[in-house]
Amino acid sequence: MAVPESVSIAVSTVIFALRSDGDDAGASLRVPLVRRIREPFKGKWALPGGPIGSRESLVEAARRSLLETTRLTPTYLEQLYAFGEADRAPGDRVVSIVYWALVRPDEAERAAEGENVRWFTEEELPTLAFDHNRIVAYALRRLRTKMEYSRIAHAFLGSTFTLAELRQVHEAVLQKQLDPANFRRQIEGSHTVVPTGDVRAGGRNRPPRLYRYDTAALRESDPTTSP
Amino acid sequence: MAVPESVSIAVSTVIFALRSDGDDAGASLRVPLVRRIREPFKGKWALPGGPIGSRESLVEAARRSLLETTRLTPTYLEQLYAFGEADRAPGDRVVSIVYWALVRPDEAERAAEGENVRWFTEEELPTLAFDHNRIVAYALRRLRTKMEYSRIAHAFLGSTFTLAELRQVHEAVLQKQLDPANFRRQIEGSHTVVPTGDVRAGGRNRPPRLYRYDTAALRESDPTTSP
DNA sequence: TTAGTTAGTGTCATAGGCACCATAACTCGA
DNA sequence: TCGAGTTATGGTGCCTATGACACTAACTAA
Repeated sequence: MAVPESVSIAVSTVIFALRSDGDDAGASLRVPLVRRIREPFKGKWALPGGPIGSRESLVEAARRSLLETTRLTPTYLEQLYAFGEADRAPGDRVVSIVYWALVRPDEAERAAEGENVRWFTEEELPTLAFDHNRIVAYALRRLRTKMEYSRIAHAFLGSTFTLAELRQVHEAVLQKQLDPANFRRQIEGSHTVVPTGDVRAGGRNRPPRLYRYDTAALRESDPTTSP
Repeated sequence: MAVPESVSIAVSTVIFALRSDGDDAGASLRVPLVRRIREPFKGKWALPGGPIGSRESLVEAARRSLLETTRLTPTYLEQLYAFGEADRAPGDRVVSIVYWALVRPDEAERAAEGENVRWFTEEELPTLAFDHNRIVAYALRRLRTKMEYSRIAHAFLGSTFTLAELRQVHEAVLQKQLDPANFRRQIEGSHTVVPTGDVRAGGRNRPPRLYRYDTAALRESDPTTSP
């Protein structure tokens, strides 16, 4: 068998955040991309990432490269898939371990729009470098699937939130309206959330109760978090 | 930033097959392991696998290394997870892309038990090389989870099968009894299976109908098989 | 004080899952 | 040839989750 030529390993991350649109109540799902500053695909938009260091684990590499390229420190980070087609990068052979992440809106501010960072909605996405369009599409599928059976929506929010805010997260991600009453029952029935006792005052309507996630109910599918 | 030392990439696979126990109706889930012939962990049991070639994709590497080490060609093969802790292999740095696979019992015969290959049940598993115990445990979780919401059980069977056989696969994997009547309704309702019109004669009871999987209903979560 | 708006509760109809009972179709031994 | 035994397959009813929707509560603003 031929001696394997050097195969390099990189880590990339598909980051999701909700940013309120200019208009009224809607918030939309956005993905930050960075502009490539070298060949191949110089000038194209691409997922943030980079090579892994020799002393760090894959997750650590993902966190570090995110911090370096976008200043973001996600509240949720999970492995998505390893992409390793032989011809996915022109020139050398790269295997990409791709993660996906959720960040809160206030956190997202740290990755300011600029010449080299931009937040795209699903519809706005241009043609990206490498096979990154396919990767983003897959991450979106995973996000939507997981949102339906798992309770990860809180990762888009602060430590306390109203059920209406939580519902709006679901609506923005799943792109459909949800019945407030039924949504409330579902969430309360899942016992993943507990009322803080406080309400959010200052609005112009009946003040909604605030909730906090029950940290004991957090479960990860990441094998590193369970035997 | 430090120049990354060489990080090598390997592919491993957790293979599952059902082998009928010596006694009556029971079949049990088994995983084939190979004995390591070099350091580190020389003499220990480990998952089959090997390094990736420079011209092959990750799946291709998984298939090739399986063929070389166990002679098996699985009917189902899907990526499980990429493991890349810095200290998971003593000495050099290895990132393992792990796959999981299902094989039919007749196929499984090709990986004959011997000095260097052995089929273990979940309970029999010894302490394996590297972090392979953790990997097998995770693959088992994934198999069981996926068996409940997806229709992959047929990958353990031949091209035609009775619903009782299919149910026994589920029972062996999930380790619980299932009601035959309800199981039948579930499967028939899923429209993933069609009767061939034949029955399996020769038994000592009422002859069961034979079914075949509706190939059009096959769906993969592997992103390479869908946009 | 009232209109307007959002928060939160109650009710009902429907669908799907599951436990369990009933019937069908076969083999085999007496 | 006639049950007895066994598996295949079908039927029934309960329970729970879900979704549609009406209703009450609590606030602001004018």
